[in-house]
Amino acid sequence: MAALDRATEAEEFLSQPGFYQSSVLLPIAAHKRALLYAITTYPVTILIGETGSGKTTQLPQFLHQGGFTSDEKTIACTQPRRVAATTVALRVAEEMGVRIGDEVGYSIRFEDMTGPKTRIKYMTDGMLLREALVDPLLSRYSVIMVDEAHERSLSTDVLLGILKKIRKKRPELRLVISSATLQAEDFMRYFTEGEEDASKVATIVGIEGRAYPVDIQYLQEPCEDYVTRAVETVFDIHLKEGDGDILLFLTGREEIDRVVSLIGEQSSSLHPRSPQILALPLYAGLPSDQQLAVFDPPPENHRKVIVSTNIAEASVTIPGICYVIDSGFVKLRAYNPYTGIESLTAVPISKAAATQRAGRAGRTKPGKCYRLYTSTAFDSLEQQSIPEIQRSNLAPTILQLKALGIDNVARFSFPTPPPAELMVRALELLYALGAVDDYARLTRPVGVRMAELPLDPMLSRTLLASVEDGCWEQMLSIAAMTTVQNVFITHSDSKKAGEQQKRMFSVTEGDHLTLLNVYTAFTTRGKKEAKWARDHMLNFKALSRAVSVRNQLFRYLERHNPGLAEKHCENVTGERIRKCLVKGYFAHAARMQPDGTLRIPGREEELWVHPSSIMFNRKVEWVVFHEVVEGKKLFVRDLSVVEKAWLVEGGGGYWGVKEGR
DNA sequence: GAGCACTGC
Repeated sequence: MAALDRATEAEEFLSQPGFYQSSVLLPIAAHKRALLYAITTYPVTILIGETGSGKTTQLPQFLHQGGFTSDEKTIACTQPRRVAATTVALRVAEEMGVRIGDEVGYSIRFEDMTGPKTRIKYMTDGMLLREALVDPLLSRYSVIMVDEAHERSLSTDVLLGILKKIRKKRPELRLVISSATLQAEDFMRYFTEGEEDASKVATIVGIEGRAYPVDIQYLQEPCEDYVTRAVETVFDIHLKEGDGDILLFLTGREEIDRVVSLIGEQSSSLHPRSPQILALPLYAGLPSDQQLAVFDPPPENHRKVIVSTNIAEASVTIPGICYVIDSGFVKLRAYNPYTGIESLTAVPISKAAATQRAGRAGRTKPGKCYRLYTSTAFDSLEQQSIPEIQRSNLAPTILQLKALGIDNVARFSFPTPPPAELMVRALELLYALGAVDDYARLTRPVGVRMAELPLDPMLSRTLLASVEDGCWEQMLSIAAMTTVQNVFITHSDSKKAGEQQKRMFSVTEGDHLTLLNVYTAFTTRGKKEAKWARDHMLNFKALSRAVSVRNQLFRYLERHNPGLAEKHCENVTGERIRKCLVKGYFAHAARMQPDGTLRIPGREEELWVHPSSIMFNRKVEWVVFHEVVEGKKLFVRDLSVVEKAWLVEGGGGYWGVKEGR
């Protein structure tokens, strides 16, 4: 997604009128003294920096000039997304006239562009959390700016909690929390709760942005079907409004593809000499060449309509948008702690998201936003959507907190505490995996090493077991392949060819061994080449990512197993690998019923083998699976055949308890 | 014979 990478915050500044004359003209410049004063005086500064204020690029430079980097100290600025961390760093290095990796650097997974001279460091918030494992007080940083904190991503929330704790032990540390207006007071309360004199701890500073006004239009009456209404609105704008491209927000691929073709069909009725419409889809699962198409200028006499998921809400900025059409819906992940089942459902957006979407129309000139719902419906929307930490599987988070030295996770100060059921469920699983003991303390070495691995705990456990079981070479490949998505290309036009190619690699014992075959074939016969991948209907980018992930995982294993590289696994059978899988995935064991559906012991839910699985339409007895996804039915993905005896042996107490219920 | 919002280590 190289071209998408370009279109981030750094690019937004490039498009600001007057930016190139001098960054002195950015709104933040007028607040330089006030900001430095606030940050010097208060341990915590909540910064309300509107879009286009220049906070992300300028504030770290002010702090650098203001003496916060003397004594070899560094300023950190964290971002929820990798692309933002890299592009902003490149932009700032250019502004300061230094090479990236010298005074200004960035650090994201697989890419560390920092050096001994680095004083301003942009990084993902997940990366800073990793650093805290090694340096619990983050002592090399004088200032930590948490950007986009209002997005409330899982890792941002955990980071805020950790920083709140660190601050008590490091009074000289300065925190800057960058927030949207609505959440500023919440962050203020969060950082000052329990303080004797709150007025001395934190302050709020606001900086105006540089955005043009956006005129908001609502429906008079609610509409039955926002898809058809969206298409009508596109044509209304096209025929009645002035120049400018349209951005339409829908929930997912299916809707988007439908709308793109509807617009295509209906645009044939436009007068051949009048301006035409070019509709383009945009979602993360799209091949990158098609994603890039949204940045191309439209052909002569055409208006561009980009039909997008919420990827265009914050991750991707497309220049030239003057009209936004907002369906009012988004797909969000939900997690049921009782069943352990994840689902993806379309839900109404929050007011904050609606505002963010509308703002996409006012980047280059005054714009218009058409909301496909009534103003009454808008009033009834939640202020913000539920933070991720309240709707996720918390096993990885709790393991991480324990590794950071937070023994009592129930008393940890989260910005928003997760529901107790989520915590209980996560602790149960971690206990069964042997990561925590009877007192919920992290075990050594298993728990500690599991926390080091950047994997789901079940997979971490499996990988650690594979070293003892003599199949780590194979399990590394399997682990890497299950973490990257979309390995098999299944476009509608080439579906059959894809299925056929997949069958070439298939193994009757299940999807894990099939994935191993694909990985091995790609790295040996395929020589890691794009052409080979294409010929076999495999996603080259996904496979290349699997190679990087595998390399990284190998280094983690090697750290505690010196000379591992020489200890090749010999005579590895599929059975040895599947037995090893059971050691991490026993909680995801299921038995096939005579009708072909699956049941987890002790549970009622009827599970179905996903049709993408090698195991689809096959009769077996016991399986372990990687995950459950909810569609029209509950589907399990990535399965392997196992034997009951292995479950009893490898699953320890957990499985026995489940069966006994 | 079904379908994948978006991130991240």
